[in-house]
Amino acid sequence: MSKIRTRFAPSPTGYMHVGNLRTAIFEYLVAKHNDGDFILRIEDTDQTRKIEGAIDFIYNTLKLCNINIDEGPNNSGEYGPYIQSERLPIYQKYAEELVKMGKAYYCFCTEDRLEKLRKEAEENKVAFLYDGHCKKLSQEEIDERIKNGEKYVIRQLMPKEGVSVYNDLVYGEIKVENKLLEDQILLKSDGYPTYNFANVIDDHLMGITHVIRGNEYIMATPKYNLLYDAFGWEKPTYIHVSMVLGEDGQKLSKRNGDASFMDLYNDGYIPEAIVNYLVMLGWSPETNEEIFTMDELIKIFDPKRISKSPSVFDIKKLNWINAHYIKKLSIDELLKITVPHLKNAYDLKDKTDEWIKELVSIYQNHISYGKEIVEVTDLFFKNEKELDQECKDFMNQEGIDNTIKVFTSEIEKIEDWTKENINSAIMNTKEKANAKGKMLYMPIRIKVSYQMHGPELPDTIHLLGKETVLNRLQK
RNA sequence: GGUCCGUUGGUGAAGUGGCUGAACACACAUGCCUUUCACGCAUGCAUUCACGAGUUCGAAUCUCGUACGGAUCACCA
Repeated sequence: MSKIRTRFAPSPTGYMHVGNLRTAIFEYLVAKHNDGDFILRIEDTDQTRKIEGAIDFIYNTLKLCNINIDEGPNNSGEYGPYIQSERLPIYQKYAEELVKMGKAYYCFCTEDRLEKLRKEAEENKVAFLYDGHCKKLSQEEIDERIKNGEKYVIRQLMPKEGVSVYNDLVYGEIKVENKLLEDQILLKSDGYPTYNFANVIDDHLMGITHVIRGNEYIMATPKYNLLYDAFGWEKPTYIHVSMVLGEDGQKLSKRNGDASFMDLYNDGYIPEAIVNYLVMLGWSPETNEEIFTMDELIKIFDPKRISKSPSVFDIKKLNWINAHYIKKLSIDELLKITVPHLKNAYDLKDKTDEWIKELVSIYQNHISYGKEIVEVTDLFFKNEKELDQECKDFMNQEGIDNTIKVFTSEIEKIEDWTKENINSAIMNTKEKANAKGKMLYMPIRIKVSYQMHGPELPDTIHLLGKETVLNRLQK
């Protein structure tokens, strides 16, 4: 059996939303599970959409995600080039060959004529299909018109009868009537191939065994199979995957939120966590576990368990998984995803590196993504904050004032500002104010941090500094 | 409009005819801290698998129909 090969074939838009990334992950996993190769191919046949630097962007993104590209534009293998715009002669050659075999034909129809047909179709409420107008042109006429410099495209000749059937690994048997298949354009008038054509040629030439892609291609696949058949090539295994939807149940787009990997990454989400979450979206393992490393995923991934129905991207679940990964971060890694956000939000000039380090580390178990450090630490940077109702109610209880008073004097007594001494101050307050448990800690916590929840009290107080703490206690 | 695909709780989902009087996780709700700490623990949350009919001793699981949602019908990919 030949080696399993899968490919990720994005167009170079300089943007990768999570749906695309998930497809890439699935492709990678299928390849690596079978000890195969993962190929990156750039589909840039639409010259109007090219973006500078997009290839490096894709490499960077995949690298961050721990996805190794075995062959691609920046690390060529024996199947190159890996950029479609550099493969033009190949497509032309195969297109011509198809014409010679009688499976494709030249078409000189103008945009105007096509436009007119399209309008007619719309008026009659029927699907537009090219009418095969140029199908019966004589060789002489074709030569003549080409010689005259007329623009032309090459169209695939579709059978008008019968049914095409193929088997998809996740959707099962898909049947499409041949008469619904359009004589689609293979080669555009600018000499570039269409996606529909380049895709098939490249997948075959690059030895791709498993084609994994969004299910918007389910209906077009019979056309591709016809092409494989025409050339006598072996068809790949098809794995169509459903869409990833936004919270509103609509297709993910730049518009609806943080749909892009880079947005997430820049907000302090960890690539491993993103990958982990994305794999669990529309796929599930046989067990109940849900935290996996890439290596574990490679071991257990089975594309047959990909779900057919679309799934909603749920940032809350991502938060939970990401928090899990954050807890395991080293302090340096943690600083990397949090400090930039702190610097951005607050003035850190008079804070030492040591202080920042301590701040970030006591919040390690309290944040679910890097940027969240900002909102959660605002008590260290703002000296006023409105208490919520729960806090206010709590502070109205009897005996609270006395506890605060006692604690204040205990704090004043501290000469050496250490966590141990702060803790002793709390303990002394416990005895002297005869307050314990919640009645002991909560008043202090609320007074000092304006909220009922947070990291260990001595840690918080230590970081705040004696002066600030006293200020807040006496307010 | 034609065709194709989908439909299990707010979300991700398990489930392929009886062991499901529907797992697990997120979210949510409630309760639990006498060194606090909601990073924890406990409990609750679908009388039921879009709906209707059929097959069967028995259906979320098979069949048909309806509804809803999505995809597709470009010299875009």
